[in-house]
Amino acid sequence: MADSPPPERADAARNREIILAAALRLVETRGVDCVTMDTVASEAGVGKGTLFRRFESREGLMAAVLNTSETQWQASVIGGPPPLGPGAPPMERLLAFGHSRLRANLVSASLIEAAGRAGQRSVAAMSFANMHVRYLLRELGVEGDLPLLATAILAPLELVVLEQQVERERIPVERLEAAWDDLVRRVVGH
Amino acid sequence: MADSPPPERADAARNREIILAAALRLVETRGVDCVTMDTVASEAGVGKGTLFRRFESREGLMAAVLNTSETQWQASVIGGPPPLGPGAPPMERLLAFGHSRLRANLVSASLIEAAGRAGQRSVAAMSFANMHVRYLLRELGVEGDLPLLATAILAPLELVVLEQQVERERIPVERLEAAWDDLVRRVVGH
DNA sequence: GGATCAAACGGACCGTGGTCCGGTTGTATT
DNA sequence: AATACAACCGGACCACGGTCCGTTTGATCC
Repeated sequence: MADSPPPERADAARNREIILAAALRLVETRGVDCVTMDTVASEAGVGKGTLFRRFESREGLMAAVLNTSETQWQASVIGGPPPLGPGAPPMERLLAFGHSRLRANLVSASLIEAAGRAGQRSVAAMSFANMHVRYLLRELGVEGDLPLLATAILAPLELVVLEQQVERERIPVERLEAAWDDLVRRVVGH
Repeated sequence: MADSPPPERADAARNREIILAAALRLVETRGVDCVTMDTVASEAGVGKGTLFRRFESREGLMAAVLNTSETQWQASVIGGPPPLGPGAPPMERLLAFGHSRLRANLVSASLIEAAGRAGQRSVAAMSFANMHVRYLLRELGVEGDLPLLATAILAPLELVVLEQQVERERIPVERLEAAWDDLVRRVVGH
């Protein structure tokens, strides 16, 4: 491993928090796509350059905002009450997981969209889900290319796919859930 | 049905062709994300406003460019040689379809990305694929919510998913194909 | 062939994401 | 505590997507 990166300076860390808080506040009140970088900068009382140094891009900032709720969700998967959390049989957990992920994606749709590539790829947000599904599949005795099988199961829950179905084709969420359950049962093999 | 929309004026139609040709030329030579709207406008010898009136947005223009190759692909699915085209048994056709779609998505990745929402949703590009898969599934005697099952099968071929796997995780295309075949067999039930 | 009117045209203009660089502030060293 | 250096700060600046509106052009009807 290379030497660890130099620690963040105190003022820098403080500004990160300030900016993040300001961004979150603005997103909640005005809605994601009314939040410009200039707005965030002035709301946080810093220069625009600071925003971009800390968060790389608008997408990066949005990803950081998204990350807070995402972390919360992950916590409830790892340690929350069953059937989402541990304690329930694997199949029940898997189904609960899918439903929860589906709802979560729809709820923070606009934020995910604004986060773009930075949202899904980095921070291993998708990687966590994949790992969890892989674990449950193994638990269920499924054989094969587990990483890719997990990806295949997760793919229909991706926002791009969901939006097409919910917004364009007006399919109710319950039907999406039912169809996903069906998919999972077929893949697992009952 | 409402009265049909007024026909396009001659100069408008001519300009659409000119613009589309210019855009295609520029995309091929310089690469998608070096193509600005101003560039296309001056290359086509028209004003910027004309571009936006014809194609709504940059995404719309890119979608139109993409549409040409997409149409070609659809033709080879409907009427090309087997196993992609008609003549082969349904399962073979389905697998060939998946592989072909996967490759096609990767080939025009940047264009699809540039087309954004306009690319996948409109023009029923995705709708065509869904319809075709639905047809093949029915042919294979699969029962259940066919439209959603088709979507679920198609989802892992979506560009967002593929890019994560190919670029981020360095998974070779052959393995993706094999995994997709596996998925399909599980869903169909051999 | 004019007259008429809707539709298409084009380029000046604006907002926003993103960069850059001179000045400032925090941190390590003696 | 003073010095030195790196990291941080901020706002002027740029490029690009998108809009607007006065002008031109092509279809239609007499």
